[in-house]
Amino acid sequence: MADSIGQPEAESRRQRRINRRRRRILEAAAVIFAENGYANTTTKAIAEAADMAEGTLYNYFASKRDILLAVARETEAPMELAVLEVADLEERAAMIAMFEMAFSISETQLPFMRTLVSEAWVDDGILEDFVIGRMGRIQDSLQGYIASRIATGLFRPVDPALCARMAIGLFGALILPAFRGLEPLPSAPARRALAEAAVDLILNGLAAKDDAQASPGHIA
Amino acid sequence: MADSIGQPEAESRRQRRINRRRRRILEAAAVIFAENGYANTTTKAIAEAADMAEGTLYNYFASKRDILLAVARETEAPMELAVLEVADLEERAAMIAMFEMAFSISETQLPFMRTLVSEAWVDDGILEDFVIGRMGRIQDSLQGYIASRIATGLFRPVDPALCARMAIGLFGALILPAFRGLEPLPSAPARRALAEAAVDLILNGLAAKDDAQASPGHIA
Amino acid sequence: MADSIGQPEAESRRQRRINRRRRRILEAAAVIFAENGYANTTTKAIAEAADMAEGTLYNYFASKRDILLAVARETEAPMELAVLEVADLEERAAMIAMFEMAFSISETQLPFMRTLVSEAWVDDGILEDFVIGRMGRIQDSLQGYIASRIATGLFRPVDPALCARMAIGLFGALILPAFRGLEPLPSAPARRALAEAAVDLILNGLAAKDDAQASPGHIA
Amino acid sequence: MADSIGQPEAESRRQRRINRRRRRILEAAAVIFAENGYANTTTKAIAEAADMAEGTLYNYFASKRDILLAVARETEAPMELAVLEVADLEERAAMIAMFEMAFSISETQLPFMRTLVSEAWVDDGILEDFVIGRMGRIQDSLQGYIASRIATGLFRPVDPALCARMAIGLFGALILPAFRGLEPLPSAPARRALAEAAVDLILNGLAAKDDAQASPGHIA
DNA sequence: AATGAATGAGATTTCATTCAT
DNA sequence: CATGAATGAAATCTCATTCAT
Repeated sequence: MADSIGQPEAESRRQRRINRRRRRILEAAAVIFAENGYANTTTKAIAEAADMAEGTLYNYFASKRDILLAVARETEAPMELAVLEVADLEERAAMIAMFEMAFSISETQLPFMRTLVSEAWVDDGILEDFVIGRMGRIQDSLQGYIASRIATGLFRPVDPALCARMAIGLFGALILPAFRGLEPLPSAPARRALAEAAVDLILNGLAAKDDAQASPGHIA
Repeated sequence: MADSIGQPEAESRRQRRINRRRRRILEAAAVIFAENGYANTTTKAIAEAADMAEGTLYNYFASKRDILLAVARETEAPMELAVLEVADLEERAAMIAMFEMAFSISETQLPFMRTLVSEAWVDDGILEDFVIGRMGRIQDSLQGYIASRIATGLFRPVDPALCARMAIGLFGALILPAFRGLEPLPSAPARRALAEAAVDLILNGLAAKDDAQASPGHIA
Repeated sequence: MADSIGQPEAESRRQRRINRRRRRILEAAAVIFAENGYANTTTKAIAEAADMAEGTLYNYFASKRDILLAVARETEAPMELAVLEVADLEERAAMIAMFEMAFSISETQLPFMRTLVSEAWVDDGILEDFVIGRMGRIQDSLQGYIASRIATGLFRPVDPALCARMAIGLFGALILPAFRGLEPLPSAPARRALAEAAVDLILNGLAAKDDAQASPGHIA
Repeated sequence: MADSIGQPEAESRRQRRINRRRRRILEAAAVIFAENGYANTTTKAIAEAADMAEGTLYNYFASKRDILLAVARETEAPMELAVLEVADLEERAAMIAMFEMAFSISETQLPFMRTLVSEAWVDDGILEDFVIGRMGRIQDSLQGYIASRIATGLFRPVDPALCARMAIGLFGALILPAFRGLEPLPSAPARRALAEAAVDLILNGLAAKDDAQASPGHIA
């Protein structure tokens, strides 16, 4: 009672303590959620991993689901960053840089992302609140980028929306196994090489130039 | 048992009844598993969906997990078909046909596939027993296909393994939203168009021919 | 309908069939009850051991408990025999013969007896209906025998009731391990030897004659 | 855990609380197990008898069977005591004292012992882990005692193993009815009288000295 | 009569959440 | 605030009994 009043820096020290504790819980929870899935994770396991008592969790979060939502929210900032980046794509080099960044984000956020993917697959609330919007914006960015290149004749007249989606899938195939924990995340140089290979395939395709096969129209 | 032979059609009628009932359970379960995930599905819900008492489930399956495994096994035959198809890819047309078939399979097997994807993300046993082997074979097929084209000069000298994986991701991006239940599965004509767009992008890339950007080496 | 009327020997043939079937069930049930206990035995297991369908049991017995009661009743006749025998004890030889007979009964009735002991320990109804009365009569017999010998000076002036009980316990120790399935039942000659050793101990005690220790009074 | 030391008495207070609660469960369970048998006892009944919620049981024991094992283990210490006592038998008086002690132990441990007997009859694991070893040691003790007396001519040349077993049975007949709940346990003076009667019978037998009947050889 | 699948009541066990200390 | 035992609702699974064939 007495000591929590009127000392602003004490207040903020307290706040910092609270924040530190919340993070400890979130990071512990993300790892276990990622590994076993939300439904198979007990609050006991989270508390143990965060090295505190079960009851203490409830001083920081209202419920187990609330922890999941907070874990999901943690992926917001970095993914927004990625979206912004994508918005500025100007050159091949920038495109590569963007892919590289996506890898970097994944690295620091691995358990959070993995949890998000896992739960979004099963939980409509999570999907809508944390995935659809962002993916939509990323896709829009890419789509705008492709459309503008088509307009200037740099790209062939493909369906920009469809190709944006496929580009995302193509890239996704490179990190998903690492997300799932089947492979380690690639090292920094490997990441760059992967980014370049992906961009190369998207831009140039498999076919040898002089052998380009007839490509008819395409649709939305 | 042994001495009741002599009414072969009676025996098989009984067997048919049993099989019908097993299927009813599997189909009911696949739908709910797909929607809510295995862990969030209760045996009560399965029994209700299959319109029988909870205990009856256990006359056909040893445990809830056994139902999941049976659901996963249901995807075996159609996926093996797809693998065989892939092995025979000879032409651009065949590649398109393969993509189309993948769509068709998905259609009839939707809840089964969706369940499989969902659980493989969280359950190592499921992943290993029902996904890794098959995906590996599909990737190997594609990889061999790409490698042989490179050898004959039809394809550029890319990394075949990497490109096979990316091609799968590119295709995956087209059905995953339908798997997740976000979109309806595309109609037959739309499927063909999607398949063609995908093959076009993989073969020719985005870049206009005369503007092909420099492509450096690639990695494993 | 038509064939079950008016043919007495057909009627009894039917009755014999029924009895044969009841016995098959009882014998199967006694074995499993003896091994696992009544509560751990499922009707499915009984049906399998009796080589018939589960539902068929209920054409012969009203319930699982009814089967147990019938198993218990099966031990009635042989135990009554034993009681009668005991009533006639006249000589040392007769006492030995009685012990031998108890062994013989146990042999043919092993699973029935074992079930009875097992359930009487836990089920008051069984204890009262099938054990107390008989044991009481056996003890009374023995007690009367002892009392009469005391009267004629052949036995020392011990407490007849107490000694009867102890004599039963002494004998019980010899068969209980076989009942429990720890040892095989002794062969015919071994049985006779056991019976003689038991009677010898009861009659003469352990002490060497000239060293008989002081024996004070005894109580009811 | 490790760093919370410093309040030793607080730690042990907590520990004492836990132990008290475990005991409350064990005592409640032993009574019901003894009365109805393990298989007929529900966790609900145990929880009610221990006056706590069903789930609380599982904070102290891993499973219902674990409770049974703990109940069985409770009989270990007092029975070991009895075994030690037996090892020291020197005189007739000591033998009587031993019998008396066996009664005393039975009194404090009644439901535990009764449970043990009940389950050992049906459950091989319990029989082996908690009964066979101890009974074996008790029998060995007695047997050694008898053999040594035979060697010094105090006892007649009987079969020591067989007589040890019979002596146990003779004694068992005196407490079994109380174990089963048919009789109250005898009062202290009655116990002594019973012990003396038992020892008297074992040592001297029924027969009047001058009438000792012919006793032939005996076997293993 | 014989069959064996269907039933549903009930048993054991788990776990998110609460609350006294 | 931290703790962790208590709670009880709910989940999975078993099994005696019934009943349509």
